[in-house]
Amino acid sequence: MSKKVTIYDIAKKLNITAASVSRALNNNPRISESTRKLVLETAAKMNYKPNKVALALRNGKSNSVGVIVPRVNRNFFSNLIRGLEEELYPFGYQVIICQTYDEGKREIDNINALLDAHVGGIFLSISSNTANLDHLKRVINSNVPLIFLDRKADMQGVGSVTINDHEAGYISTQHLIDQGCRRIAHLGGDQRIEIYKDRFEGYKQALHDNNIEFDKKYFYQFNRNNSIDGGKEAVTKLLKLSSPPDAIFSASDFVALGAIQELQKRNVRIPEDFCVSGFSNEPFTKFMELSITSIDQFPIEMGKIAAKVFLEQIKGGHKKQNKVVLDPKLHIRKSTSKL
Amino acid sequence: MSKKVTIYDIAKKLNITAASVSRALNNNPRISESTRKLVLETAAKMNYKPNKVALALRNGKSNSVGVIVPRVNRNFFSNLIRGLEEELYPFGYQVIICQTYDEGKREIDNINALLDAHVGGIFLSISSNTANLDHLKRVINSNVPLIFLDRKADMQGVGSVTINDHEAGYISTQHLIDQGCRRIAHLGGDQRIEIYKDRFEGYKQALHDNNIEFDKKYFYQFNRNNSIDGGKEAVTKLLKLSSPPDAIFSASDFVALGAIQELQKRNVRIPEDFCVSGFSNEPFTKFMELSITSIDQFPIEMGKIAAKVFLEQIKGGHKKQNKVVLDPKLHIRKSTSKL
DNA sequence: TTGTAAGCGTTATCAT
DNA sequence: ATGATAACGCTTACAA
Repeated sequence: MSKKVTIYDIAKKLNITAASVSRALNNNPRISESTRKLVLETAAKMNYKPNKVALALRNGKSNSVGVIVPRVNRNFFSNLIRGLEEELYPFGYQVIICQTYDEGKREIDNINALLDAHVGGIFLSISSNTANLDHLKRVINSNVPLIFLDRKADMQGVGSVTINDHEAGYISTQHLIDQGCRRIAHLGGDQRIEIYKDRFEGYKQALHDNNIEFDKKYFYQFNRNNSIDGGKEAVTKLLKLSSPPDAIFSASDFVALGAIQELQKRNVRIPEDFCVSGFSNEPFTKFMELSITSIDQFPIEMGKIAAKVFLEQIKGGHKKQNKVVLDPKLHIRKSTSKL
Repeated sequence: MSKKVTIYDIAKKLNITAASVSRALNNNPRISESTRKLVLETAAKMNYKPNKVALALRNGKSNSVGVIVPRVNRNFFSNLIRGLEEELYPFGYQVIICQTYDEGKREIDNINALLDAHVGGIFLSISSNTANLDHLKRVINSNVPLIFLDRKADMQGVGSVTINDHEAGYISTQHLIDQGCRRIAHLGGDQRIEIYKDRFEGYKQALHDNNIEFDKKYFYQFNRNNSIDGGKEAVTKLLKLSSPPDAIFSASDFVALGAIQELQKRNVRIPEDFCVSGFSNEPFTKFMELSITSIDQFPIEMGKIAAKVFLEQIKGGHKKQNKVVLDPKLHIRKSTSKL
């Protein structure tokens, strides 16, 4: 049942005070080299571990950070987290992972919980599709560094690491055009979320640059909760059009998958008669018999950079670049390889 | 910058002491109904939030629990976590997720970090393939409830929620036999981990019960880090045998996937000439063109039950059943549907 | 019923 | 260079 050993225990054994022990342990210069050595040795010998909770109370900040994502069972997010952890781990940070399941209420709850826990920083991939950002202002007001991951909101002085979603939408669409597709549909997410809006804009820009008129009948908005079914539904609707599309640029791999399944069910040949590209480079896009063209967002890299932005920020003096935008990469696979 | 409001602020405003406020807030009977009401009202009005760090320091326990899994980007584990969260959320528990990436050292680090953070409980899907369980004993000695999730070790008085892996191995193998397969190979995990040993045993038992002799040439051990490649390698080796197998029971979906890819590359027809079954019911097993037969472990259910075991345990008086074993279910899909 | 005060483990600010 | 003490926010004997 080994009682926890505190600095008092060390102090008692050495006939000094806890203050001295604390100083010795914290590289405080106001201590003699000899006692420091002595303290360090006995601390190790007694297997002393600082009580982080006490530390957090004292300092008003803990050595943990929170990361809030819609869900962890997406390759993108789990790798984001992995990048974060790898970078933060050496600094002794504990990463608390929270999931919102894309519910705004959960996001608020999670923010509150993290603030309650006095985390040292919060990484957020925003879910709130409402305009209300009060909970985020609360983070700022609490003086807790906030960093947006991938999905961001428009807020002053908040760091962010994102990819250029406009560019991603653009190159995906351009690729489809290069394959000879002309009637390209877009399956997009909630347009109140910036990334989805940007992907849509990039798509439209590419159409425009190729003198293809955007037809709003070719836009379908899915919701994240039933992605695969969303894709199926989209295809079902799109094929009913008098002039159905010959390609789909989906802002989600899962939606793209659903679309492909529905197309195959209807014996539409992919990619010969219909091309489909996805988004996020989920592992299955590569596994599939019919591998799916998709956008790589370099999630591990993103996580690592976000961690660095955070570390920079708490080091203070951070008038440095704290809005990082990465370039997306299109992995071209069978689902769009017509030529 | 809204200063945090404490019980002292409330006390001052009401001209009472912090102790009274505390009592009012905690349903302590030693307080008059009138003051309680007053305190509750002003607390709400002042937007008082208890400082959980202070609470944790005081009580030596926090309202957070930790869950340690090999990695979150596996359907099984992320759903396990989801089940945990759903059940624990209403009780105000914060779930701290840690990943070991199947490294024993990480597991120890994570345990230490969680103990440092004074979590109220730890859910562990064990990674340590060493016999050394000192870090787990430390958990017990710290009086922190420990509950094994899926992968357990043999420890006294530790709760666990698992599936019957022996049974899972058995029914998977029996199914292959029922399909007419006779030379069934098994791709298994680290045999020092109980679940993998059990699956292997179940497999052997099924063979035995069908009068098929186990041939150890048909056993291949993969390591978790390069699962898909492991499957490919296994097939490459197995097909070189003088009498190659006609089926594979894999203890991992990813390994099964690799195996299938390699088989297809070699133009082996599945399921006609070769059946493959996997384990864990990863989403892609269903998505695939050639859907993969797999074992469902009901991870959400498992997480929920684990949460309940935990809640029961901290409620005390827990001489209740704290080792729960769930029954696995085999989803039969194309990869084994010969008949 | 309410107030007083000690204590959880640590560090910062005084003194000495 | 070291010691004493207050403080972080909260709970709980013990007193009143």
